Amino acid sequence: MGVAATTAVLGQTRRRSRFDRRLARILEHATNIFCDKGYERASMRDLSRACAMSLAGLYYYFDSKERLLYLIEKELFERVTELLDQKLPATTDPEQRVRLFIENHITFFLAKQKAMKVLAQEDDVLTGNMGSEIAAIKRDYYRRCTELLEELRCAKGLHFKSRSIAMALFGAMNCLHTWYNPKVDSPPRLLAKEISDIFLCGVYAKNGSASI
Amino acid sequence: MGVAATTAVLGQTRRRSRFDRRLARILEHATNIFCDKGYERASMRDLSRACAMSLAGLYYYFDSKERLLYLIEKELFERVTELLDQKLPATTDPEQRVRLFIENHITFFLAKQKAMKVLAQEDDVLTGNMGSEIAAIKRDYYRRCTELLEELRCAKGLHFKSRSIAMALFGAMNCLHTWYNPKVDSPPRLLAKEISDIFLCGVYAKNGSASI
Amino acid sequence: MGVAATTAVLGQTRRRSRFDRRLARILEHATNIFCDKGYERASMRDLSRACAMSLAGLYYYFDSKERLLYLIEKELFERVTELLDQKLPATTDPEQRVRLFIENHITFFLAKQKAMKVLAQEDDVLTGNMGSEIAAIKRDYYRRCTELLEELRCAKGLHFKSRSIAMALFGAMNCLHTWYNPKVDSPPRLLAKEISDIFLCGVYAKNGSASI
Amino acid sequence: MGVAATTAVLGQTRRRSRFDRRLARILEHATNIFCDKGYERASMRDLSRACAMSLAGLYYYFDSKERLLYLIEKELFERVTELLDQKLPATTDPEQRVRLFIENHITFFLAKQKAMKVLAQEDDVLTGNMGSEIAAIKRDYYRRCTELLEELRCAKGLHFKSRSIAMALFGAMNCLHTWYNPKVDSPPRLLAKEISDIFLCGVYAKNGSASI
DNA sequence: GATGAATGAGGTTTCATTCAT
DNA sequence: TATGAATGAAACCTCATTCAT
Repeated sequence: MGVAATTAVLGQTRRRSRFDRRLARILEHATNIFCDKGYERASMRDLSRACAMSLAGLYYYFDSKERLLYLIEKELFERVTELLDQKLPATTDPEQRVRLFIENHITFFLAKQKAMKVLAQEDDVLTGNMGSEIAAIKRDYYRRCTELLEELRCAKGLHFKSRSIAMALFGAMNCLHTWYNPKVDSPPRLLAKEISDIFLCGVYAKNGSASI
Repeated sequence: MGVAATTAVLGQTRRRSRFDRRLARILEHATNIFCDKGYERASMRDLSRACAMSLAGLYYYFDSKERLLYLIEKELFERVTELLDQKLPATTDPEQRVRLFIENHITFFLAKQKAMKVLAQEDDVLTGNMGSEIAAIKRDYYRRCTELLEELRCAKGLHFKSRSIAMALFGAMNCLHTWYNPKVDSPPRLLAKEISDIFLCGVYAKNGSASI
Repeated sequence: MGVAATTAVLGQTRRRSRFDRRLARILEHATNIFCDKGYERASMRDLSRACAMSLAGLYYYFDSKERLLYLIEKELFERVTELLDQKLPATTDPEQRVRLFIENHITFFLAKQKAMKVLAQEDDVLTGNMGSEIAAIKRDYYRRCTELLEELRCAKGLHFKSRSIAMALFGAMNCLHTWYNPKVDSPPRLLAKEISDIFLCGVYAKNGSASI
Repeated sequence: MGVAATTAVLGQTRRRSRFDRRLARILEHATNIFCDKGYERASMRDLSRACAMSLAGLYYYFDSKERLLYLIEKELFERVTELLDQKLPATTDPEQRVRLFIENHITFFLAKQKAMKVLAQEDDVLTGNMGSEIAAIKRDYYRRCTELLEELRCAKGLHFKSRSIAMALFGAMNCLHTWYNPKVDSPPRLLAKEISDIFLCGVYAKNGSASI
């Protein structure tokens, strides 16, 4: 953490929240810059300009460039998971639950298209503890999708490899950022439905014959 | 281009081919390194070590790191297109042609998983002429897929947005490199069939209702 | 000097002494840190952490890192000189006076082994006025030792160069901090006697022949 | 090691020795600068100026500033040990061997007064492998002195703690750099004799009574 | 064809210090 | 008295690239 963490004794909400608000603003700028130029090509000076702050001033809020990426990625997964946890209990129908996962993922990441790109493109850059922590979070998130598919498969007695379907599905969803254009493409919720339809119909239709 | 361009012009076949063989070897090493560390994090010294060659020596074969990436990407698309052009005339059935495209893409890139990753991850780094040239090549390649889908749609009177399907399909295919493991997953040709099935069945099954 | 100098002038004893007590505590922490990490490698943040105080807060008590070192060194010499002045009048025997000097030096600095190390290792860092003031103080202190040796030489009609002996003696004494270990080595007073014996016996024994 | 180490395949004496000569020159400049300003205060830019070379150019010859210090310290000990090994076999008389050690140490380090100061002042800065390697070398060198004193003690049946004498002796010798002035003080060989006399006479004279 | 040696530009990070509050 | 927040300067180091040989 940045310098401030060391002196952050008090629970003075005002102060603490000012720090958090500032940090959040920095993370937003960082997300934009990492998205536009890529993590490595983005320099801390770029960020300092975007934040209208001195280079040294930035480091009051975090330790290192690497941790910026870590914070961005971690928060993203925390938020999308949180939303998922709110929505998922609403239904017990396996198909609806899969559709819910897809919709949650697509609407969340399309709302944060830039962050999505950062996440997709800067996959291996985090190393050490931060790297393995993010990797674990990602794995968990993917596993949840696989499990929902597995539920569906069991419930309907279908034949397919949940892992493969999940991977193809994530491939399709996570690459949206490379081509999605709100002006010509369907709005997020509809797009989510369309993709769900393709995958679910595909899965149902070929049932009994080959298995993926 | 490097110094050698002069000799290349002379048409001295012997020289030219030795040059080409050496360059090809360098491009292979570069592909591995770019894949493992990412384009920006990979240094020319890493490459010189891998090639057991001096830094200055490398520059005889190309004139900038950026061009290395350009050459890698360009050759990849040239090869995959070449193969496609050989196979596609074999059939006129629209569905078979789509399946052929998918199989060609997946088997080619799974055989060159590292190159695939480079292509997927270093999307925006090329700038200027090289950047736009590669972008044009990519666009053409994508358009071919879209056109094949369009052929199918017309032939069968289906309702779907070819562009969206193509994009989802490319997403699914291009992310294979992040999870594909030859030891646990289906071999390339079978995997291609499975993915084709999902998408085509999906498209057929939902026809008439919603369209993607 | 820090802001507090203004209040100090007012002669407000209460304030002044609280200020002094706080400053003394800071100097102790600074001594430890300078000893452990070296003056340059020790950061003001290290000190702020040790003092459980904010960085800005520290600067109320002094106006620069350099002055911290100055204050440490100055106080050290003031104290050791003060003690010497108390003890020295007790005897007029030249040999006893030399022994007294040695004992005073060794017991004082072994009691403050960390300060001793700071003094020995950060010799040239002070510049400007503070630098020359400390240099003068050191020179005076060294001169006193030389003068005591000179007294001895004259009184006993010996032949040796007091300056050289003094320097060798200080070398031996000031490097104690690098190896002295209270658990295995003689206690300070005995160690002082042993070193005195070596130097004095050495000086007596070789008298008449060569001179140092 | 510097960049060059990686490509240094060949035993081409001409090339290799040019590299070595350049590196040696850099180490000399570094020694002067580290001596004058201290290791931490000396910047690589200072060194680049002294060497009339670009900053990046310097790094062709070594890895890091830390390794510069390591190389300086290591070479110093290697040289002084080498010289000692040449001289020591010349005599078997224990006293002469101790005198030889002292003379070798003093003449060597007084000839390289600046290096001596670097060695004395930058004691703890090396960390990790380099740090422990140098520490081991130093310990060995000190142990040799202690062993020579021990030989003397046994041969003459004297009573003193070799370790303490060695430490006081090194203290006296290693601080020479702080005051030795070739214009007013005895030349190195004579100074060595004088210091030897003091310590040996001191040791002989007080034998039977107290022991150090 | 190939290399040893060199460089300018730029990277991230740390530092002592300040100032409004 | 004390602090949170900020800063300019400078640190070490790496990079892609070049050029005489």
